[in-house]
Amino acid sequence: MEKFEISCREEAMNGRNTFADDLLRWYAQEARDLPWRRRSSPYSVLVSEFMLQQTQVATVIPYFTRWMERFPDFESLAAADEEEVLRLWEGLGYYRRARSLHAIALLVAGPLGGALPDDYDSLLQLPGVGPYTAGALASLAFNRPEAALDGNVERLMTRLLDIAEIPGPALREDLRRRITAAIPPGRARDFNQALMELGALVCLPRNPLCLSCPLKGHCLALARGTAAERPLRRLRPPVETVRALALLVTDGDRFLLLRHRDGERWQGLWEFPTFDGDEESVAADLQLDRTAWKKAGSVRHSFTRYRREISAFSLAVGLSLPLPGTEDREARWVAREELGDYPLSAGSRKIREGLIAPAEGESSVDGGRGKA
DNA sequence: AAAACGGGGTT
DNA sequence: AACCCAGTTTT
Repeated sequence: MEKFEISCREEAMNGRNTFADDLLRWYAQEARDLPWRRRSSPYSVLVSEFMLQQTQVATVIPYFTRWMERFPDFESLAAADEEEVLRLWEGLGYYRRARSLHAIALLVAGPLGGALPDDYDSLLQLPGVGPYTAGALASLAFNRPEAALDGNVERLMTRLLDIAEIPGPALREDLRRRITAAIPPGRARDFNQALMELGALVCLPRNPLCLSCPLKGHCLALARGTAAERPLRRLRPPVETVRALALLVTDGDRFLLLRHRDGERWQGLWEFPTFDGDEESVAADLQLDRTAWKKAGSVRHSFTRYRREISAFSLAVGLSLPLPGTEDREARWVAREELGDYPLSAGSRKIREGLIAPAEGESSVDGGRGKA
C-alpha cells in the first residue's frame, strides 16, 4: 500500500504526469452536465447526495429537479409537512433518507443557525450522514480536503492498487486516508468528483473501459489483467421469498388505506391493508370469509435478499372495521383519483399503478403470474 | 430470472 | 463484521 504514494512521488520527480494530473485533466473534459453541478450550493449538494445514496443518477435527475422547485432551500424544506416530503420522495425508496433530509433542514433552520456545518466530524453527526456523505459534503460543498469514498471510488481504487481483499471497514478507512493524502491542494471538489465520475463512466463494474482510461498508465490491475475481478465480493446469501396478501377494500369508489406506525417499517407511508401469509391463513387471522374475495392480481417486490409476492384481493366493504391487528393505525377512505396524493410503500404503489390505475379486472405487474 | 449495485445504522 | 432497511437497473 506504500506503493501508491511512492509511485505518485516518483512520477512527479520523473516529470511524468501524476495520477491526480491525469485524472483532473480528464475530468475537465469529460464531466457530465448534471443538474446539481450547475448552481451548486451546500443545500443542493446535500439533496443530491441523499438522493444518490442507493439510487442511480438517471433515476435521481427528475426527482432532484422537482424537489428543488418545490423546496429550493433549507427554509422551505423545514417548513414542509413530512407527508409532502415523503410524497415528493415516493418512488426513490428507502424513505428514511427523506425523513433524515427533512430533519437536517429543521436542524439548519433551528439550532444550527441557518447553515450546514462545514467540517467532516460535525457533518458526520447529522442524521443519515455516514462516512461517505460527510466526505462528499465537506469536499463538494465546501472544498475541504476530505475523501468521498463511494462504491465507484472503492472499485476504482481496488483496481488502481490491485487489492485482492474483500473491502471491509479497515480497508475503507485505509483508502480514505490514502485518497485524502492524494488530493491536490485546493482541488478537493474537482478531485473527488473526478474519481466518482471516472468510476461511473469508465471504471465500470463488469466491463471496465481500460483502453479509454486516463489512468491506464497508473493502474496495477490493468497491468496484471485483474481489473474485471476487482473488487472481490462476498457471496450473496440466498433469496428468501415471502408471501403476503393485500386487501383492496372498496366502498363504492373509495379504497381503504392504512398508515404505517411510527418506529416501524415504512414509517409515515400508506398502504392497502397488507398481511404476511397466504390466503387461507390471512382469512383465518382476520376472521373473514374469503369466498367474498375476488382476486385482482399480484405484484412482486424485491429488495436485498427478499422477494415479496403480494396477492391482491378485492372485497366490497361489509367486514367489521378496524381489521384485527390494525386498531391503532390511522385509516382513511380514499377515492381512486386521490390515491396519488398519498405516499405509498413500494408494494402498494405497484398495486395502485398496475392493478387499479389502468383498469379493473385481472392483471399483474412485474411478471407476476396473475394466476386466477 | 438472477445478479449487481450500494450507503447508513445497529448490534 | 454481519445484518437490516423495505429497491431499481442491468444482464
